[in-house]
Amino acid sequence: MENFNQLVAIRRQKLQKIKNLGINPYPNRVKRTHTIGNLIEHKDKYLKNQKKVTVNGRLNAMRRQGKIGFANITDETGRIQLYVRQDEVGNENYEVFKLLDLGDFVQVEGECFLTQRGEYSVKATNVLILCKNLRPIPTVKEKEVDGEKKRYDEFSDIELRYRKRYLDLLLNPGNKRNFELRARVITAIRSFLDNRGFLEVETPILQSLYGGANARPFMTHHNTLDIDLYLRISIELYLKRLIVGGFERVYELGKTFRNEGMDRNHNPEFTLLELYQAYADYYDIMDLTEDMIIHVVKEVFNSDKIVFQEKEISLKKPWKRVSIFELIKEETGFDASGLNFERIKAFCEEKDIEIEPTAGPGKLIEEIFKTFVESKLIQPTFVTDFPKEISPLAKSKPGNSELAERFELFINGDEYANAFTELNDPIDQRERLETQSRLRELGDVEANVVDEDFLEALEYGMPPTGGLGVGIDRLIMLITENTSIKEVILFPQMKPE
RNA sequence: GGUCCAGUAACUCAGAGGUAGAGUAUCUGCCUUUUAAGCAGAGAGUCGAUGGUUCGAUCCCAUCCUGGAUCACCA
Repeated sequence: MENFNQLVAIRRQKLQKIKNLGINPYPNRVKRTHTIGNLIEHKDKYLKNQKKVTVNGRLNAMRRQGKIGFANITDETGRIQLYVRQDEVGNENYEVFKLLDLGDFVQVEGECFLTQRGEYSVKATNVLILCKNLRPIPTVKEKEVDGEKKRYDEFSDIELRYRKRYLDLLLNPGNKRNFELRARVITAIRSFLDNRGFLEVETPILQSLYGGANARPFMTHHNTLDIDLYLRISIELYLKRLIVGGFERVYELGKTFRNEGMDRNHNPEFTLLELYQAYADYYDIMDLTEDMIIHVVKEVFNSDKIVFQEKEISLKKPWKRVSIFELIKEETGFDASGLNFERIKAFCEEKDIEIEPTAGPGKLIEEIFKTFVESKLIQPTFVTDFPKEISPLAKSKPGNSELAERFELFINGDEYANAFTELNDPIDQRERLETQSRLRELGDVEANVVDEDFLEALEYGMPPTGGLGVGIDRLIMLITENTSIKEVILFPQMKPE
């Protein structure tokens, strides 16, 4: 640290020297006639017309040789070399140039030309400091070998990259791509839904009761009302209230919070898309989900497939639709469709699947599915016929009241969406939530709570409705070929240092 | 939470039971077409933390901290 402090102290001294020259190292106003990208794009024009240009950027390389110096500056659009001569900028300005450090922001006026080595550069007539950097930025150097960029001393410590994301973005500009793609995915989702007549809404994140998923919440406290509040674990119950209120197509894209374990698929706050469509069922939602993801990938990559670590995933319709029981049977030979608790339990014991005391047959079926089937589902697959027991907000299936009209979408072995034909029978819904409540009393900390206000809304009548939830971070991981959620969240949760 | 791996200079890394090294960055000097500029010199580290073993620990052992991988748990 001592050394680091010395490096900082040297920069502070330079800052003082700049001030002593009567120069403001943090000026308010900036002149910029061209972006660097523009200079590069119209290279021939600027070489020919020898017009004066003014560019801004951050210094990220410096090669001084006595009375001349070369530097590279970068703005968001590109990088260009500066050529600074003492006899061109004058002695005073050259003194300022000598006080610059890597990481400083500068404004440079000059004209474009080619150096003897053929490098397109700006020959400076004036160099102005826009912001003095006080902390040395880790050095990353690049060399082009056969058109390929070779990097030296890359800023690659994963922990540092997440904790100091600004340095990661600065030093590994390639990592900006994940976040640019993220923005484009979200834009594409919005335009898709907007075009289909969905209304984007915002519902409370602070809730006095949480629900819509099985998860443990974060708690907080409101001082004026002197009540505990929860951060939402899903958006479901409020969007359904809006369907009761007469909106027929609504969606919300927003942060949701679950107080659970963290790993490469889980961050405590994550982005969820939920949508509800009146007069639709889960078959309609399957169609919609297919169309939406196809639209997104088409918008972002102009492609109808995704390549994830050499696995090619085709998005061509129709996607496979298959019952969870069929998949289990295919993988294990075990037929669980009778929902016979004793038989299923025996199978789980045989396969060493842990059985929680509150688990019923449905829960065990889900466990069997996760253990034997999930990772095999590479191509997009709608898994249907989830047991009603583990689907307390979904309508049951005509002809088999123990199953729910619910699907989960699996791609590349991970779950991307969860959807139901929504339960709109208020009496049935009350019974389901009360069952959940009993499970909670038996020790299932993630069981749903009874939300009287939601039940009351249902009693006023919710039309038949199809609903969908999509984990957006995971969708972006899939599209950007990342295996850690931390790579697609700008500031992932970390333990305090 | 279990298991495994990692933590050494600002960055990327080497090292070894005897008190710490390289490249880059930084500083000084030389240098008016360089581009991982060059040449010469210099400074810079509580070797993640705390205990233990030892004449001596950064190295061996234990515990802890942080991160990663994986398993478990989890919508």
